[in-house]
Amino acid sequence: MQKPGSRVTIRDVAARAGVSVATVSKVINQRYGVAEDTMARVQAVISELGYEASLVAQSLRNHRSNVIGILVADLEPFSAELLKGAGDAIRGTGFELVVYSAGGRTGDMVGWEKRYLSRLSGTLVDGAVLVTPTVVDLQSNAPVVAVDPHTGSSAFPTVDADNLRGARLATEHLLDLGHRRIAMLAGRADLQSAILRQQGYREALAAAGVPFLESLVRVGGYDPGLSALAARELLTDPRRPTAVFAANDVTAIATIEVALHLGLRVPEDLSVVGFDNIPESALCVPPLTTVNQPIRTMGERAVDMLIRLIHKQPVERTHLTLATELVVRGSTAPV
Amino acid sequence: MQKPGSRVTIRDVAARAGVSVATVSKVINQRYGVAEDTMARVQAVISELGYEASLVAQSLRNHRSNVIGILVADLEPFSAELLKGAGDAIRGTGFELVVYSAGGRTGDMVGWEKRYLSRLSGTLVDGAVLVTPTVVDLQSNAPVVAVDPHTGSSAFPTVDADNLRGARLATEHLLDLGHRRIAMLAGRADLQSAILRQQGYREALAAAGVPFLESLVRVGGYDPGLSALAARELLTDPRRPTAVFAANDVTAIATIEVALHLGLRVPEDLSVVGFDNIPESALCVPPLTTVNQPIRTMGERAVDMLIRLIHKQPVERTHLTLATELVVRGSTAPV
DNA sequence: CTGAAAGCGCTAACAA
DNA sequence: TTGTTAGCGCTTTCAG
Repeated sequence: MQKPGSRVTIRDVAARAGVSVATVSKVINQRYGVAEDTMARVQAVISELGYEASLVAQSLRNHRSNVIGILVADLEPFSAELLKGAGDAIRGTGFELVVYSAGGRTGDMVGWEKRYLSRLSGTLVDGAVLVTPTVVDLQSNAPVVAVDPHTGSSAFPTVDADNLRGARLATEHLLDLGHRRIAMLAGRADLQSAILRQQGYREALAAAGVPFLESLVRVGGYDPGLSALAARELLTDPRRPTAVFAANDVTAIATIEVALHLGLRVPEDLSVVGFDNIPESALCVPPLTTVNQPIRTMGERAVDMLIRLIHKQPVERTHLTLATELVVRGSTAPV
Repeated sequence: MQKPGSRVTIRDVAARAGVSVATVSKVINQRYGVAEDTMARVQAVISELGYEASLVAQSLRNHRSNVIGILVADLEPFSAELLKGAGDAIRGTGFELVVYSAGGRTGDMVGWEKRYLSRLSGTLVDGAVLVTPTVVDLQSNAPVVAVDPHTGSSAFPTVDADNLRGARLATEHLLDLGHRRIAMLAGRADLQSAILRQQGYREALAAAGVPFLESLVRVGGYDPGLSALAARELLTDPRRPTAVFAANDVTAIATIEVALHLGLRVPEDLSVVGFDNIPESALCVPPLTTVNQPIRTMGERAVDMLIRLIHKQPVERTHLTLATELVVRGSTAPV
């Protein structure tokens, strides 16, 4: 047996099988040039000892790990949903998946993507998906795909959703229902997606000839807490809006909560539209009318694209924008 | 410059700074015995080239990576919440966090924990947290902590919540409100937590002298889809229950949805209690009465414990069961 | 068909 | 103060 407390290495297997480490390696990697019975003997020892090759040693040696990294700032509904899509895409590809989370410390820790990418790419991961990265100028040796990046024109390939159109659809839906005082609970100013969602809102208002009122826009920063405060301001105003378009579902749900606390009925007294279509939006009561962003598909596409890049296969479009669509549920009604 | 396309290595830095790789290593690791100006020069080159040490090479060499692995079967609200707690616990410890997801393929891929653990422990990660593992007999060289394991008596340290007491509290709450026909939407039979939650339900009924009726128990398997079907069965029965205790929040929310679709008001016509207290349960309308399981804290404690084990510090209790408590919200009312 | 040797990027003795 | 050397676990020529 090997020294207790240390892992089983290829040498332990070699010693026990009475062969060289090179032979064991050949068996593991199914190389030709190994006798039938040697093969069988080594296989037996491998399962006896429960040996698995060290991912680290393999990738150091091979410069290829068959592992894809997903780098996220935090684990919230959006990124969790995206990860499910990434998991879907990875199946059957021979790649494995690791997630690195900056642990929500995006504030104090700007450039976490850069650091992680440097430490991992080329060795542990063959490529990485960056989710809502804050930095854009990182030059990486390994392929990188960004999902929902912070600026519009990213150097590397990106996957996002049609935020502009989605926001327009949401606002038009409210207009169609007869609403004219439509408030917007905006997202984070540093995010491309938030800017486009607000632009779509304005465009839809303009197209309908409804004046844009600065006083009906509040910043919720994609954050439920902030948004609850902002929503309270909006809804306690004597000239309160009859509808709210929230920049994402989490803040839309927070808005509904506030409305109910204030004694307003949703959708009778207030219509609310969200954005994202996270699972929580459907479970919510009333179910949230929202803009579907195919989050899971975005995760899938990002991983698909990354794998093509890793294999140096051509990628049809390097900036992929997926369609958004309105999902009408129970949180909106005619004015 | 180094060969384009390959990562910046310690040798590139050494060459450019005109020193040996050993000196660069000393600078990186803040070892003594490096002249002021040499240090400065090397530092300058490091930032110029944007060099970061390869995690893989470091951990292969050191047998210490300062990385903790969290192995999850899938990414759903429970594991996502747990990850947040793990992220909380990791901050300031000098450890980094990687998550390996089996991608929800727990069915076809029994023993994923074993494989991942073997490939990673001893090299890439210094220890791992296994979330709801399906295998119990894995012998690992590196420290392992299991969260909410599938069987009761796990060989390695565990963190879970007091499922028995939580279920009793939930059921007693319904009994106190005067309910007598209390249904149970049970979880997965292979999970220790599910078994205990059902046991708590039965104990509470027995203590109150309310007969246990097999017909009021349905298996929801912790799954919203299955649970919706089961809930429909229960609620369309002429002798339908006046209250439902669901084995977790996701299925409780599904139950509320079904009830509303059937024209039942919650809580006026039907009281519903969940389990877990995931964020969605508070956002839900009406807000869900549930049993708080300190998921985030469980993640924290598991990581804390793991770090102590890695440091070979004594661990006070190796089987930690955290307290559960009833959180009364709006989904329950007197019969 | 099998093994010895080199080397992936890095660190820790030990020499110089 | 610095560089040389060995080796972590593995794969891959290249001899035997």
